[in-house]
Amino acid sequence: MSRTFSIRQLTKEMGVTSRTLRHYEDEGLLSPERRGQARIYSQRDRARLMLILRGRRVGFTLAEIGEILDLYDADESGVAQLSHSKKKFVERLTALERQRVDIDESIAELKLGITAIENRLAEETPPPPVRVAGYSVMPAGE
Amino acid sequence: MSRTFSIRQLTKEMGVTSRTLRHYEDEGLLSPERRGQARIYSQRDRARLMLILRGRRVGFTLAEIGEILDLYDADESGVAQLSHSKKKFVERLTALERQRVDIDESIAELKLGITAIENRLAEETPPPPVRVAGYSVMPAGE
DNA sequence: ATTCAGCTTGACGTTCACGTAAACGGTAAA
DNA sequence: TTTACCGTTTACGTGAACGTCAAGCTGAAT
Repeated sequence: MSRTFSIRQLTKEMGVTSRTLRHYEDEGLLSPERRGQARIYSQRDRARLMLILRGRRVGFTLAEIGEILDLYDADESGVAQLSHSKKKFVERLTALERQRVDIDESIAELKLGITAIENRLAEETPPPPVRVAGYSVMPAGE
Repeated sequence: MSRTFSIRQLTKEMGVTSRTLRHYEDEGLLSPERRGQARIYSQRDRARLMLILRGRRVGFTLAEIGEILDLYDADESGVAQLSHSKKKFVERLTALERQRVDIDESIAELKLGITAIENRLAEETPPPPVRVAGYSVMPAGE
């Protein structure tokens, strides 16, 4: 008997608000069962949520994420649908690969910026530590 | 005498609208010169714009991009400002590195999805082409 | 002088992804 | 029973990043 999750559990584990989960449900990205009125999330729901959040972090819109999730579900589709799905996937893929380049470039540049700052900080660092009997002694803060 | 650019040139080259450029100006990310009323962009403006667009592609908000641009400009700052800047840079850096992981995972998963689709397409491909006198002949669509 | 293309400044509109407040239901402990 | 939580729906609000008019200036060509 597979585990289930309350909305609170999921929000705490994933770091989102309940509003967010309901919003994803409104958008058709999640569809938890109901016990009475309350939502009860399955492991599958949880897995989908993780995909959603990752998709969000890499900049997909909820609509795009929805498409992708649908594609994974669409096991019952004809050749036309399938190759349309493939096209969508490939689109996302190339977009992501471009983004990967952007990220790497940004990372490189930020690193340059950081070492530049470090150098300027090093310059401006006035009295060097004094060595006394083998110990490094910082000058007293005035 | 360094080159300059009209707003149209820049929009065409960068694939953005003039509205977008003006918006970036409103937000303090760009500040082109004026010849009379018209904006005239320098190479520096162009370079900044490229940074802005890349920042946008990797998911930074305009405010964050503004901070970063400011940091690059801030050559006239004390130690306090500098180490604050460094902190900001490092924050962005770790965020980007996390995002890089997300991207790689997403790419891997999309690739899986694609090959899965390809397999299903391969299965469903029914009558193989018939060879007639050296020509490949597809079966007639009913 | 007029027309036109290209630029300008407002300023209201739109989409996305939720935030937030109001009002109410279920249950379990005090 | 009252209090305390946790959950629900409904619905208006918000911030970011522009889009989309409307109305007007401006220099070059006809």
